[in-house]
Amino acid sequence: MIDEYSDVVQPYTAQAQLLKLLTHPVRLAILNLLRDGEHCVCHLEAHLGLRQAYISQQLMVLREAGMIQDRRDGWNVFYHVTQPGVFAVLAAVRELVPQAEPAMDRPGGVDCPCPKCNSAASS
Amino acid sequence: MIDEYSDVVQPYTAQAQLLKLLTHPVRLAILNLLRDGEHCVCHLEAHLGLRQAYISQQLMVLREAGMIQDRRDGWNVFYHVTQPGVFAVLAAVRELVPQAEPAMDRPGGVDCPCPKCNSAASS
DNA sequence: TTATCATATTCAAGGAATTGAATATGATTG
DNA sequence: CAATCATATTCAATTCCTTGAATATGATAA
Repeated sequence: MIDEYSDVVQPYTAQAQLLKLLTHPVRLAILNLLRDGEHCVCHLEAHLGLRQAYISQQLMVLREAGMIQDRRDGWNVFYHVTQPGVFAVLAAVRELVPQAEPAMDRPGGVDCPCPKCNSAASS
Repeated sequence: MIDEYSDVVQPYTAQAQLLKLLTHPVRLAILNLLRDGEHCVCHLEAHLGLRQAYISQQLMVLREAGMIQDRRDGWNVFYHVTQPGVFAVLAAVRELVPQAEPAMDRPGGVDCPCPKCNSAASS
């Protein structure tokens, strides 16, 4: 991206930066998992079916951009979205893109080891 | 981007593709100029202060993705947005990103040669 | 049919994003 | 403090995006 646009274009660079966070299927899936509140990394790992290190890489992108925050609790690190306005963007995108509803769980069921999933009844 | 994700992530690839159209300041500026209806390329050129060929490149990206359509009228080619749902996305992004209001015109005023600007009174 | 107008395309170089592999960190338990 | 747990980071290779430069196209008017 160019460093200096005209005054008409310049104000959109910040929007473009923000949107770049969302142009990745895994980051979209993560943010949508965080719609119902915070989740630990192992929860995301179990539900997305991806390597832990890879998920951490994507979490790092979102974290360094200030879109999510982490909170440590014992062994686990829980992430939550700090800019809830992003959910409005995601909702508008869902309206726009015809798609099969994303599966909330992996086929065959998810065996999530996280404390949240193993204390009360939850996803 | 990977070709095969898990069933949980896969449905988001289409959304991510759509969003990639929006991760460019010039394309965002173009789409916002098209919020009030169709405009010819020379109009965009005058208002964005960018080379014509460069604007055409960005129009090509949006056109090939089916986000805009062109209509020829004599010398001019007019573009309009074919998926108005994108404006809801743009609105949600505006809510989310603190920014100075984009200038509607370039400083010093715009000298737009397009027929639309030179027939009646308009921007 | 040639000149001119508005717009489109192609190409190539540089830069940025993606992702696998390997490994590091830092809290917790024994 | 050593082992183990969940999570984070670094690095490098590949792929994808951006953008300037040059040029092509296709409609119109003389």
